[in-house]
Amino acid sequence: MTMPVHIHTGRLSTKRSKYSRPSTRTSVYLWEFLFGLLEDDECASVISWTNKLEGIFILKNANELAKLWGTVKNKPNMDKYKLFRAMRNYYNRGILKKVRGRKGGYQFLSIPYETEGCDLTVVTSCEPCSKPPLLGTLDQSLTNSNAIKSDCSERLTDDRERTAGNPGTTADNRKSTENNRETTVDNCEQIAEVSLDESNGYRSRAASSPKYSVSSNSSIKSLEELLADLMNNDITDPMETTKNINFASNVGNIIR
DNA sequence: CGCCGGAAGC
DNA sequence: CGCTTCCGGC
Repeated sequence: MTMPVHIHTGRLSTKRSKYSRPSTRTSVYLWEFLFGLLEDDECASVISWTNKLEGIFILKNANELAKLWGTVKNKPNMDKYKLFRAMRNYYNRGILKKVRGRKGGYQFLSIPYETEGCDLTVVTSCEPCSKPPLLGTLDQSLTNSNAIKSDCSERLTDDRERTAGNPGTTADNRKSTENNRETTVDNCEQIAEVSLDESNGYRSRAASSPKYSVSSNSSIKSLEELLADLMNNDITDPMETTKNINFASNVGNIIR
């Protein structure tokens, strides 16, 4: 099955705002990877939202996830413990937090949304027998040999879920973390698309169209739009819109 | 076992 | 720089 994974990210930039070169990235960030898989129903046995509007998700099959991550990053020794460690690195950057008491539960607090740099499309294609990862700048494609073949998606026995309302849903939970950083709000959008192609005979969607996101450079997006872009969902329910805004209140942050 | 964060390496 | 690797600790 083809597993088109849309990853919507901010544009890239280097951390130094002023003299940044057009940062050319060579691989996908972990948060993009996670986000992309979360947006893909095909990956629901591995990782899925439990509360998408608040960015809460759960790792259902960490071993498989780690294996995939290792493939994407070309780290054959990747395992779930290292993956967890990598995710923990996001805590102090305000990107992720643990949903405590919930096994495998994490929450996206913000997305590193950056202002500078150039458009970049990250194309990941997990095709069974393809070449080593090609890392380029634009239209880069990472190729893997392994894809997700897990079916051992254990149904988790929860969903009676969070009792207390989620704290910090107001606009000021974007506590500027201790380390100072460039807090610029970005207006640009960039879409990285990742296609994970699971098995033979399926064509990677990304292969057909080397589209890169023509980012709407100069348009100022509302937080809702931003989040809609990020989450690739429609905002219909007014209540959900509220939640969107809550989650989105973090989105404009540039972490670091 | 799950999860944490320091430290060093790449 | 963004992890990756290893580890002691809870």
